[in-house]
This record gives sequence, structure tokens and C-alpha cells, in this order.
Amino acid sequence: MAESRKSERRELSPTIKTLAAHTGYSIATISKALRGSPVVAQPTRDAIVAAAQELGYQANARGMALRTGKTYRAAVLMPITSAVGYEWDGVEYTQILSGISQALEDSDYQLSVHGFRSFDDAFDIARRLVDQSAADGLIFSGVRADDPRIDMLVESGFPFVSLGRCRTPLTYAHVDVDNEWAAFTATARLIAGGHQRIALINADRRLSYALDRIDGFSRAFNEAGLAASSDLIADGDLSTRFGRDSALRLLGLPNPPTALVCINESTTLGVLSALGSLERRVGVDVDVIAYDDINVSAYFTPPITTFYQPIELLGRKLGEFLLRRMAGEDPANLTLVSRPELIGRQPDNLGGQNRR
Amino acid sequence: MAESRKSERRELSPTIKTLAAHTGYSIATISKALRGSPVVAQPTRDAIVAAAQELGYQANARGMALRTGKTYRAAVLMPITSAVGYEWDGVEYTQILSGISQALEDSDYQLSVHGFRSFDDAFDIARRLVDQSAADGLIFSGVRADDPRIDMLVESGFPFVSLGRCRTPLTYAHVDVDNEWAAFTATARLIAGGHQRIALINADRRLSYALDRIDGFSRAFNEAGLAASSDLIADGDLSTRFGRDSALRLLGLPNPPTALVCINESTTLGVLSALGSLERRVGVDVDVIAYDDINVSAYFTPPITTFYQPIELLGRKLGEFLLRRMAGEDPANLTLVSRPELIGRQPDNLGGQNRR
DNA sequence: TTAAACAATAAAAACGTTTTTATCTTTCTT
DNA sequence: AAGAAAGATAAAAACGTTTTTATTGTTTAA
Repeated sequence: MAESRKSERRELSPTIKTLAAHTGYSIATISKALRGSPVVAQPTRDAIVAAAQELGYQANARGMALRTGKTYRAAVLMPITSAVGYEWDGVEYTQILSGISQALEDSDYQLSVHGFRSFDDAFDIARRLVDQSAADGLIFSGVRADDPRIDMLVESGFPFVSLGRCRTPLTYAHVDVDNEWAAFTATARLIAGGHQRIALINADRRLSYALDRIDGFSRAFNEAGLAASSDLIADGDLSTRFGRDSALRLLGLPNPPTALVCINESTTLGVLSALGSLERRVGVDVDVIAYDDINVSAYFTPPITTFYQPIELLGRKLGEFLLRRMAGEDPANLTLVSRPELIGRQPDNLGGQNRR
Repeated sequence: MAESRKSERRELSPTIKTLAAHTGYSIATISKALRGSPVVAQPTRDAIVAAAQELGYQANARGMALRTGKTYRAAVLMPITSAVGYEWDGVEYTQILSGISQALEDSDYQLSVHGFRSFDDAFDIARRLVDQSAADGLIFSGVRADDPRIDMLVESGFPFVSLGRCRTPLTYAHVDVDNEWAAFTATARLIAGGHQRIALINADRRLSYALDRIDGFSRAFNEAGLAASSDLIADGDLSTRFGRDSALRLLGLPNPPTALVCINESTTLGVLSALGSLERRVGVDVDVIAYDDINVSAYFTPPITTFYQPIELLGRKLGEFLLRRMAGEDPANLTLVSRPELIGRQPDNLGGQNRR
């Protein structure tokens, strides 16, 4: 546990003046010594550092902030799940925040979270942060194909890292999953398993990664010389209900899918629920491939094939990139597009009966 | 969208001095006028407010912070999920943060998140926040039966609200779920359904609410004149794996449970996975009652009976209470113990075959 | 009618830093 | 041996507020 738990009625924490009185040096010298300025002599620095240690001196963050104009805060925009009938949506934010928090752990930066209710809201919050310099850097996700936040931030030179890429040719720090590749690979796997009618349970098409997935989905059909089953693309929010409703609707079509690719585990659970209601079995009547996010698909009954996305790792990268960006590093060096790992838990060929 | 998207190269944001020059009043008067001090004359106040509006003046948070000693931050302690093979451990921090964020929305407070890796770590962070007054208030969960954080915070008079109650008789602001009642009700329902061997998939016994659940569990047996199946209490983390492993182990015992009460949806999914592996069916071979947290049990196959916990609402209450506590309200008035709502999706009597 | 009370505002001080500028020694140059 | 350069530290200014104290002018009280 902590060094000494009892709150030893410590009279006001020491300031730089306390340290000055204690050491005999001026506050200017002390500040320079502790900030590592080369102008102060080595013995002096040692004495000051020792005294600071002894008194338990910690520079007052408010004083530093006022003088330097920095806030020592990294802001994150987080969607608020204000829906009344709330359902599992954005569970992975816990992991993202956790990853960012780890990255910031050894820095002077604190993590501040800003909830937003709509895309416009998110934009306004971002702008306010920049205008008032209420933070030194920003992280956000839910990137749109043409995202005004990115335009605004790039123009203002404010340090930021996005989770996801927009489709505008700009240079900015970002972390992303290779969604095009993943959707391609999932679809191609199903096509190889004999499927021709494949559904894609997708996110809102305004989101950049939703388009990426459609691209990959279509490319898999093209490369196989088939027509993509574009009529089987459902887009909506990422709720379990959406997954269930979409599956029920698609499987009721005259020419229904024999396989489904799901955007995340929440919708997957909904799809599995729909299949249960319709008494169709995974791996027998229909195949399902999903994207892992909270890494739980192994426990579905039956376990299903997924792309594992190391979300917490992506969170750590977001934090690391932001620190480096705030330190002045060129955003062109701060990009990562990670390929998720395919974890095959089913043959995804309807037990072979569907094989061409 | 925002008023004007283009970043109109706004030359440095206006300070109180700008406003002074613009209105002809002194900065002292301006500060008082904007803070609502009664000493400034009404026409003066109006003129100043109008000017502030016109120039888009926003008080600089750093200046205020330094002068007042306040930080305008509400801190939240969040567990870091640093495990390599991360699994959903069920603590729905996204919703908690979302709720808190909503509560703080119309206040001057910002939400800052502090990740911790261990209980001791959490304590140290809390203490540092207090010592350095790096925040004006604190929210945390994972309360232990005897929680040193609560002792320390109460003693120091630092405003805080905990999600969960400790077992020490102290007065402090808190929000909690009535876990004793919920465990009692779930267990009694199963006993009424004819079950006598009931398992409790529980959290770590150092946690206060884990003890509460054991109390309720035991009371249900006592009131039915039965001996509690205390040998069927499993405690561990809240991961899906823990749920699965526990169920596999318990069902392999010589005198196995016929029903299980699960601490959250993550462990429930693990339990259902185990039942699938063992080819036992919910509602036929074994009954399961769970606690909802991300509100997804309706989509399990089959849907199972749960206690619905309005986590996001609890989050809002946490934020609301903290604001009131920071405003000086007596913590004795800031307590809420919410009874979760039972949502019966199964008869929980093994289809009647087990009824006494 | 003059001192005292009051109302309204201005001036100054303070919060704790960092950074710029000034001062004082010492050490080179020539 | 005198002036210049360099090294080390101190002093002062500044960041943008809020709060305390001071200064006006105006009204009240006796």
C-alpha cells in the first residue's frame, strides 16, 4: 500500500518558494534546475533536486498551466449512450480508454473524457477544445468519409489522433483497422466455402469504415467473378437489436443469404438470437463470420469464426501517437493500420454440403 | 453544425483585459459582474455581459484555476484491463462514464479518467488527487468491505461518491444496487421453483457487494428452512472464462447444482457456453438467473431471467451527487440504493418438473 | 452644514509557475 | 593588467484570474 496511509495533516504542500527558502536559491534557479535547464551548475542542481525530494515538492499544475498555456490534458470524445432502451453499444470504449490511459501513464498528461450526443455535438466540442485550448491534444473515433473534425483540426494544427481514417487526402495521425482487407477476407472465405448469397451486417454508411467494408465485400465477389449480393447489405447502429432485426428481415427474403458477415459482437449476438428464433443452426443452415471486439465469440454456442481486433492495443497506440504528436512529431510518421487476425472456429462451408 | 466552421484566424482569444479595454471598466469590476457579485450596479453588469457576449469572452480556465485553487475537474477511477488475453470482464464502464458525463454536462466540471492497475494503485491515485488537489471531486467503484479509500477521503473531507458501500459505519455519498435483496430474490425464486442445490457465481469476496450477495443468497435458504448450498459459491474475476470454468467445475461435482445465479452478463455467457459444451439445456436441465448489465440477456438463446440494473442511470446519479457534494451538500443526503428490476424470461422451475 | 455612511468602481495584491533580463564573479584574451 | 567573454545566479515580469483594499462621489444623519 501507499507509503503512509494516515493523512499526516501535512500543512499546505510546498511551493517553489518553500524550496527557495529551504535551499537559499532563487525560485528562478530552482525552476530551471528541476526543468533540466543546462545553465544551472551541477552541484546546485543536485542540491535542489535533493531538497525537492526531501520536501516532497511537486510542481503545482495550475501554476504551470497558467504560465505555459498548456493544460497537460489529453481529451477523448466518447459517444453518450443516452438511449432509453439502452443496449450494448460501444462497449469497447472501456478498452479504448484503458489503452489510452496506459499510454499516458508515465507522462504528465491526464485523460479527460468528453461525452457527445451527436456528430455535430462532437464537432462543436472539438472546436471548443481547440479555441479555448482546454486540452493539449485530442483523440476520437467514428470517423466519417468526409469528416469536418479532421479538416478543422488539421487546419488549426491542433495535435490529434483519430481511430479511423477519412477519405480526404490529408496528412494526420491515425490508427485504424484494415477493414477493407478484413471484409474481403471474410467474404472470400465464405465464397470459397460455396456461398454466393452473403449478407453484410454493416454500420452506418456515413462512417468511413462502413464504406471500407463494403469495398472489401464487393472486391471478394469481383475477384471470384461473381456479382456481389449488394442487396444483402444492412446498415444501422451497432446494437444487438439491429443485428437481430436485420437477420430476421434478410432471412425472410425470397432469395435469402446462406451466410452473414457481422460488424461486431453485439450485432452478432443479435444475429445468433434471430437464428435461434428461426431454428436455424450455425454451421448447418447458415454460416456466420464476425468481428471480435470484446473477444467473447469463443463463448458463443457454437463458437464462430471471427477477426480478432486488439482494441486495447489500438488504444495504447492512440495514446502513444498522441504523446508523440504533442511533442511535435510529424503526423506522417504516426499512422498504423492493423490487420485483424482471423480465428477460424468453424469451417464456414456449411459443413461441406455447400462446397462447389 | 457549429456557427461558423471556418477557423477565422481569431487573433488570440479575449481576456478580461480585452474586455476592460473594450468597456472602460476595470478588470475587477468585470470579474465581479460576470461572477454575479451583488456589489456591481445593474446597468454596469448588463453592459459588461453584453460586451462579453459580443467578444465571445470565455474566462480562461487556467487563470481561474490558479487563483481559486479549484480544478473544475471530477475524477473517476477506472480499472485498466491490462491482461494480455483480455476478456470482457463485465464492468460496464462505458455506461457509467456516459452517465457521469451527462450529469456534468451543464456544469463547469470536466471529467477526468484515471486508470489503475490494482487496488493499492487506486488508493495511491486517490491520495495523490487529494494531496495535490488535482481534482475537485472523485468517483470510484469496486468498493471493499473495509475500503481504505473511503476512510482516507472521509477523513480529509474531500468530496467523493462511491458506487457501492463499504461495511464501515461512515457517512459518505454513495450509489449502490441492493445486492442483498437481489440475491435473496433470485435465490428465493429458484427455491420456490423446487431447487435446493443452487450455485452462486460471485465476485471476489473482498468486494463489499460480493458479501451482500452471499448474505441474500443465504437468507433465502434460511427463510425457506433449508441449508444454504454454500459449497456452490464460486468467486473470482468477472470474466467470461471464469463463468465457464466455474460452471464446468460445479456441474462436475458429485452433488451438482440444478440452478445457477450469475453475477453479471459476462459470466452468464460463460456459463451458457459451459452448458452448451455439456449439452445441458437452460430451462430443462438447469435454470439460470443473471444480473443484466449491458442489457443483452434477452438475446441469449434461450433468453434468461435477469435483474435489470440501470447502470447508466446509476452513473447519472453518481455525477449528480458529486456535483451536489462539491457544492457543499451534506453527504448524508446523497445516498441511493436502487433495487434492480426482475425480468422473468423463464419460469425457472425446470419447466415444472422440479416443482415440489 | 459637515461628518459619517454608503454605493460604485478602481487599484493592487495574490495564486505558483516559467522565462526574460539583469547582476555579479570568475576566467579568458591580448 | 585591463577589458571582454563566459558562467552562475538573482531579480523582475508575465500568464489571467479573483479578492482584498483603496478611492472616489453621493447620500444620509445630526
